[in-house]
Amino acid sequence: MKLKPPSYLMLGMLRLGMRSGYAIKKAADVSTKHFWPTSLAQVYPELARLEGAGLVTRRDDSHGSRARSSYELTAAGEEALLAWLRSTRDAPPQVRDERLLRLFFADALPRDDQIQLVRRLSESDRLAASWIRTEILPLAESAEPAGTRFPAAVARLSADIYAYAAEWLAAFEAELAAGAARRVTRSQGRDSPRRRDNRR
Amino acid sequence: MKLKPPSYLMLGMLRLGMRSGYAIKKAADVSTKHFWPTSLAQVYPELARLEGAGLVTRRDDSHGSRARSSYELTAAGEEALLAWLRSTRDAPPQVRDERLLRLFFADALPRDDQIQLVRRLSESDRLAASWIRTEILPLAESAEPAGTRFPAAVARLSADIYAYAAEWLAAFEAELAAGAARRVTRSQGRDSPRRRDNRR
DNA sequence: GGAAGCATGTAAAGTGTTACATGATTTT
DNA sequence: AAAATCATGTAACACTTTACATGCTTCC
Repeated sequence: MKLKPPSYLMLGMLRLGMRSGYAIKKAADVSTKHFWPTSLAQVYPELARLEGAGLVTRRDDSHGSRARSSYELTAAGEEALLAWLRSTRDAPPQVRDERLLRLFFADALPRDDQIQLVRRLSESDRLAASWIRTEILPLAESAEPAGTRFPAAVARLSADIYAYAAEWLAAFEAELAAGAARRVTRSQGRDSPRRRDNRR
Repeated sequence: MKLKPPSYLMLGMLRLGMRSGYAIKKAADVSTKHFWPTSLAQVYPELARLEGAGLVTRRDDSHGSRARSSYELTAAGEEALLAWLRSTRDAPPQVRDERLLRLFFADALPRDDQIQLVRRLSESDRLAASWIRTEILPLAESAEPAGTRFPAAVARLSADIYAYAAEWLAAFEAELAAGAARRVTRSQGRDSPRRRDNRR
């Protein structure tokens, strides 16, 4: 059986103390969502697969007529997780960002719209940064088990990257605005030869 | 007909002067790949769809027995592109990064392996940054048509973000190493209460 | 009593990639 | 002459998401 990143997400979450598929999904939504989104329709079949492979064990934990399965890592499961954590080959990160695509083609827009677009991107990144800092970091920092530091580190890294991008874009916006202003004040002057517009 | 981001990728690339499906794919591989990967199996059907919707026109441009279709934006196509560029609602960026997932669960590793993992991530980000700077930025800067600045700006932003992440991770690595060193020098000291085993 | 959350699962639809198939042209 | 690149397209496969279906428990 071939284990893929979603499999390791399950194993890792179980190791962090999540016991039901539902709990895994809930935890993933407030922790790994930004770099590895997951849906419930993936969680349940994957847990079943892992049970079949002997990497997790299932125990019935129903309360009355309310069904619940409680999962636990087996020794083989923990080993598989550790082996993956130590492995050096990983698929290159996949990003699909419609906003960057828009920015890429922004030359088609008039200057004013370009500036607004860049401002929107900057603001959305700033928002993402503060959202991670206020909504996700605190949860990661107070997470069980105590002594777990990497979930918080990843949250901090993500937030800092978003904040950095927001600043970068704000500077770029200022540059665009300055160029537009210069353009207005100088518009009657001579055109400097082969001046590159895209100087940072 | 509903237009999705891949549709706008086609429209935008056509506007930048690409004429064949093959050319679009080639251009995308050295420019938009990092934030919007595309495969040929998407390009051809999508161009056909756009032609059906009247947003592009196809002209036969075969050389001898070698088939080639040449596409061009229609007025409606250009309008659709501009409308999308101005639109303010976009899907949140999707990231799937196995390396971050690994980092997230790194508490399960002994300290030395944690440090190595973080170092690998830092190096891979530094590599990504320099790859974009040397392989992609120059192409974007010299790209037709002259006056096009945003492709280069996006490349710079991406490279700078990777470089920032690389530095962040290098600092984190140093912190982990310092913690490990402190631990060694202090290892005979008192044991703090409730210390978890996975601190290592 | 109603709303929100807990909990599990399946089916269908959508989206995207890899591999296949084909053949011409250009470069080495 | 062989290899690489140009060029187009399809079919099969893989992966995910959305929507559906169901019903309990806890909080307001």
